[in-house]
Amino acid sequence: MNAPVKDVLKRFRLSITDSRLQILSLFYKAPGALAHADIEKKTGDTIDRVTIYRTLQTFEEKGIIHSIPTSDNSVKYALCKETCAEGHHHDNHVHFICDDCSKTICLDDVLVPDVKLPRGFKPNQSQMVVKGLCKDCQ
Amino acid sequence: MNAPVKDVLKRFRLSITDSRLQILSLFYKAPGALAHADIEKKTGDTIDRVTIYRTLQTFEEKGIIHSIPTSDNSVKYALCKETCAEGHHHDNHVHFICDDCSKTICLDDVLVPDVKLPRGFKPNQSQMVVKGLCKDCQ
DNA sequence: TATAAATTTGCAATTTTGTTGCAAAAATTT
DNA sequence: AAATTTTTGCAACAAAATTGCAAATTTATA
Repeated sequence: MNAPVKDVLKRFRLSITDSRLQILSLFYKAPGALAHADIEKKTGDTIDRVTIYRTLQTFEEKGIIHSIPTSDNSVKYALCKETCAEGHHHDNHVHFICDDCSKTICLDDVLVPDVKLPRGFKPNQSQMVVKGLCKDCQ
Repeated sequence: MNAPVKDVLKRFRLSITDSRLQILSLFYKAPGALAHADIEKKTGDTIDRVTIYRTLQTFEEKGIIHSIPTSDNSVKYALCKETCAEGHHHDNHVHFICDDCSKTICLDDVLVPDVKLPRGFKPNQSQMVVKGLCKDCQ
């Protein structure tokens, strides 16, 4: 049942452990992005807090998940697309946060548009967060 | 010298206190956005940590300052424009974070562009953060 | 301007969030 | 199956943020 999840870990050359399988399947099951606290809640006391921190960090470094800037400045993570690779992420899509259910959703097909900056500013990477009502909360 | 600052507090119907005058003038003097830690440093031990938290919260609620989503998820604040009012903010400009000096700057003249969202998503407010090199760090 | 009422502040205690070192346990390699 | 490497959990710690409450300050009122 979590064979695909296992394969993902293999593909990224990570040891297969219970914690990693659990956490990674959470991301595959989740409708939106997950915060450390969400994972802590959902895994109960089967995984240590510290392990969760370290797993998230490992996943992010490997390019399995990416972190999302939220307006309330809590750290959230979501699965990357295939285009992400170890080291540098290509999560150049818009993130949506629902004002009602407060889910954070990756709009993979909506790219962050370019903007014209004032003289002297050299852009490198852009992030965009749109808040509003998601399709379940209209 | 901090008469204008005093006026701002009055305009927003806030009691005039030392802490608020100090913190608000910091924002007027600052080249970019300020984090709680910045304010703590600059005010030395004249203002209690707790008071800083509460002042920032009050200012944000009143629409004097707005919080900025940063990619490293530290909370930063910057002055609002006149269009901001109690309750809802109109900080619809792009924020720039310098990769080198890590200043956070409000690009007041660069508006966050609209994006076309998938069916069912209703946008309400958008935020955009661009990282790169600022004009002082080229 | 003096006093009463309301608000704000600072302190102490507590909670939440995140980090580090290290030995035990588990996974991978041989 | 044993040796090696990696990961985990625990404990201790550090940093960031919140809360209650009495004292101090500010504002309103007389």
